[in-house]
Amino acid sequence: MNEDLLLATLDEDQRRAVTHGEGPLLVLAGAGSGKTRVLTTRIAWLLATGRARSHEILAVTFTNKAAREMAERVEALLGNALRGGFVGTFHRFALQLLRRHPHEAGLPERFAVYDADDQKGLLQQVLKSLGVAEPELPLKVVRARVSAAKNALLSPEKLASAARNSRDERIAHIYKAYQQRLAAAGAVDFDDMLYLAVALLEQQDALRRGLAERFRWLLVDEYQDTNLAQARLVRLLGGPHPNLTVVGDEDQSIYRWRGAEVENILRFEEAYPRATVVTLGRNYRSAEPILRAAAALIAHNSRRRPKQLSSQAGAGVPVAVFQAADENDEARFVVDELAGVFPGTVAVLYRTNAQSRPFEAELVRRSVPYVVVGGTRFWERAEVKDALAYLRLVVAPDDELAFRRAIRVPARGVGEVAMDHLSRAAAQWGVSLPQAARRCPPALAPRARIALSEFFALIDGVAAETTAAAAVRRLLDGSGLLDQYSVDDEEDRARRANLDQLLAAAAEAGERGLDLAGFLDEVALLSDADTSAAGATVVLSTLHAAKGLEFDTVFLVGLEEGLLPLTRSGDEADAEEERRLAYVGMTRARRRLYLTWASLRRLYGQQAETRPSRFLHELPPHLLDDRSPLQGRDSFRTHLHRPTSDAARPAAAQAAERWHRPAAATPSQTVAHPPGGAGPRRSDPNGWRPGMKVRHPTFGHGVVLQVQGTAAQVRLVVFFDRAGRKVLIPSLAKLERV
DNA sequence: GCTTGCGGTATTTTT
DNA sequence: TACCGCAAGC
Repeated sequence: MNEDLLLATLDEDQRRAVTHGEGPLLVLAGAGSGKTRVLTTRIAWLLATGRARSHEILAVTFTNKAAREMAERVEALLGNALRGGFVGTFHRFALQLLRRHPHEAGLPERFAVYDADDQKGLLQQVLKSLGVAEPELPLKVVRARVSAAKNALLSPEKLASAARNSRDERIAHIYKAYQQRLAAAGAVDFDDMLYLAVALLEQQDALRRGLAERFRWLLVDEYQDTNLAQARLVRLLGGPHPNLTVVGDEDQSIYRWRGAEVENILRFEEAYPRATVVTLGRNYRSAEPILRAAAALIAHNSRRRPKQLSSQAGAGVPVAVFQAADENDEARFVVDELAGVFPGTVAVLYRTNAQSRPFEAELVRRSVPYVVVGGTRFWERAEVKDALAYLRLVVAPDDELAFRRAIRVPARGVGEVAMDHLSRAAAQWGVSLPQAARRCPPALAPRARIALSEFFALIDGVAAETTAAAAVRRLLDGSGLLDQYSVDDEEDRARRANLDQLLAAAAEAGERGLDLAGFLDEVALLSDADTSAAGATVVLSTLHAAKGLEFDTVFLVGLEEGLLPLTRSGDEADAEEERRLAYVGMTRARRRLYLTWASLRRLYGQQAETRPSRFLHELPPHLLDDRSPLQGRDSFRTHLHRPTSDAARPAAAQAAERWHRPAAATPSQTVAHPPGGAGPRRSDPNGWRPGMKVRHPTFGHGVVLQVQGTAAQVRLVVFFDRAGRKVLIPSLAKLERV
């Protein structure tokens, strides 16, 4: 595509960002301002104008989904794929780097990757072996602290020297022991990937320079969510004056609790003094009242750059506010309203997962199909993880955790006693636990010895297979993993089906040229990135999971003090993050936005009276349409607003609080539909279309919600009456049309 | 090694 | 209220 054509449909700000030349560039991209468009067009523009060659492009995102979308859109613009460049997540980049240079990074050739569960499991063992009694140092706290340390690039030693009290010292001590255990198992956890990649580049200057010369153009998406390690990685790759484009919006930073540093984007110009800054000021998503209300809300935050977004999406209707009696009443109202709003995409967004229940109950009662985003993910299901443990042991022969898990299921008579023998033997011989098990120490009971030799015969058999799919099939046939589950029980059938899905996924990975090790790496990094069902039907989602999505109609529910904003001990920074969360929720809406709260809410079994969220009070009333039945008497405006600390709040916020009552009567409630139907309703050359009814041998009857990918790689998101949402590959799953 | 019952706990979770 | 993790008992 030529240059003019590329730029033709961009607005002025977008064009400035896209056509920036060399040197650092910060693109402040407000909600709905065409962020991804700018990023992808910029890559295409750099290539089309000959400024960059494709192998010089390094584009990083946070999710696989975002990476895939970026790659696809660049490909669409260019007419061919980006060859030799890198488009992927931070973690994928880091892992790739470590895989290419394991020894320089101090890792064994075939190191394993531990996910969050493994990390917890190993830490648990460390706590036990150090004799740490739970109450003072619960696993969760330790895990969070260790993770935070790595994200902040602190080694165990550095953490120890920064310790302020004995508790900190003990955490540093546990951290150190944990790292030793990881090393012994030949494994890295998620946080290590970034940490070790940074360490690698800091120590190997020749390698760093080589990468810097190769990847001359760096682009980073969602920069507001980067942590210290990620920012450092970017810095190492680019140096002080890089051709670096970062795109982000501090108002949408919602991962502080995971180490994200808003300061990275707020102080970008300090880190890169000659940076150019472009602000994308036009919002193409939300109708005017929605955008104005959201802007008024976020103006109450102080740690941000003041900005103005103008709506390009039309006038629309006011934001509806509804006070429900309790959470069931809230659900009833929402489902009533959304029934009248079809067609068009609808989302119900809430702060905590627990809030989905009443909505699910009501949707089921009224037979409205819906999808819950999140829930137990495919790759986190016990049966899938059991099978993966075997496969991991095939690829990484020292992986202790994988061995412990695999040997346990199905039960084969190797229990606690045998494991104690094995641990001792491993220590004595100076080998890993699985290696010790392979040698079958003579102290073991005969039953355990037989079990172990059969177990390793299976592992070796699986290892001898040449493709990932063959390996998985061999495993399923030889391990008895399938036989644990009955054919009558509904749950068990779902488990069997999930193992079939694993086989399908391995086959599909094989088609893309991945071997077993490659498949496992992908799985480790993937964790369900494919299954967002945006654009399908009614979506129930947490605010976090809704980021980056958009819907014609959004119900933001549970706007109560303590719930949104959610408070625990809550410092001011937390309060600002809660406000950003509400902001993200509101700006997901295209045409209609509803804000609801319940004056009584059952929480932890106790029904308690609530107060409306301060966020409701922060919205200009003339943009709102109060639909509450008790209007005027008990509506949120009559509730005494008790601001936490007015003096500490920015002037803009206080100004915005001086609201005046709306003069006009309530506008009519006509619902606007986007022209030509809504959403990414893709069909597929093989004839799969959303809405199609299908039957699956295990899951029964269902409806196709979404068609992803094309031709041979089609995946269908199907909602089954009994089994809920599943992602299937139709060429492998035995799907029938009905 | 598997089941049962008790008590403690209760966000958000891109990889 | 509901679930999870753990310990005791089969």
